[in-house]
Amino acid sequence: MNFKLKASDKEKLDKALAKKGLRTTKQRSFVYSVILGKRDHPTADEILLRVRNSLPSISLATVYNCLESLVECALVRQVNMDRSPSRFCPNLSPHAHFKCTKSGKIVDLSLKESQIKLLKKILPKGFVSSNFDLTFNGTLR
Amino acid sequence: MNFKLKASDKEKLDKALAKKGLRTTKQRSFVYSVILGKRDHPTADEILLRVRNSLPSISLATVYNCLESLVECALVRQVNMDRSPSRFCPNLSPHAHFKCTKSGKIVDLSLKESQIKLLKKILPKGFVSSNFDLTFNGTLR
DNA sequence: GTTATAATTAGAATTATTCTAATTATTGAT
DNA sequence: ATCAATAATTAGAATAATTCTAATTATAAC
Repeated sequence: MNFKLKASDKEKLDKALAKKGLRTTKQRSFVYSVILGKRDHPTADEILLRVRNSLPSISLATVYNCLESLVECALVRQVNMDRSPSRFCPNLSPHAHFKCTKSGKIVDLSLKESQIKLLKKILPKGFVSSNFDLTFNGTLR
Repeated sequence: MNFKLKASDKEKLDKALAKKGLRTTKQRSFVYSVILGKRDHPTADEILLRVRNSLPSISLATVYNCLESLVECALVRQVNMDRSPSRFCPNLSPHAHFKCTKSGKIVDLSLKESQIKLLKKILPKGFVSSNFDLTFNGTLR
């Protein structure tokens, strides 16, 4: 069925979906492959356009549904900045984001284990955090 | 004109607005006083309700306009979490946010100068950041 | 193969926010 | 104080991202 997914990615997808009792469908596979295929931070609209190259009849609602499933399965990370449309990225390792206020460009800033420890230290006793979002706004020299 | 603003807050408001060439109006004053008056993180809707106690005829559009001015003057901070409605708070000192996924409660976590320095160290050379947002999601024990 | 369940689809509905155009208020110059 | 110029407020329409609804299609389990 002409997936552009590598065998290892397909397996990862199948496993993660199955774990949540969800099915592997061609829509989910293509959405996932599109997100893996380019190291940027596309919005749902952009993902729709890219998937339509392979699957012209897919609808925006389905893209949103697929993204929800993929995020739920922790295969994809949803990135929200200010009130702009959500963006999606395949980078699952802990990282911060940098948004250039001039170009709009978004860059991943990977975090070392030691830096994550320092972030966790910000939490007072009694605060248990499962995840965090760290976004810098600024400019690139 | 029955402002609930303390003299010092009123002065601060006047100065900050004037600096940007904006006028002090009763709507802006009441919106500011409502935000100062309660240490939480109200949405524009909630602010509308609170201001209407004093100023029954104020419109939602005006609340949005006032908030925009106050944020522009750095009198109020706009807090965006995920894709939920923007919230506004008078805490101008650098701080992170903690959102309890059970209660929805939002707590300010003040940051020490040393912690801010550590955050800035996450930025590679060439990345110049004017501000950052740090939000933890989790639960309160 | 049939039935039950899940996923997709188109389009309507929702929600937060912004925009538009008209009205009202404020300022500055006379 | 009066008047013109500008700014702010207002109601309601418009927008944009996302979610919901109801019908259709696909898949899995027996």
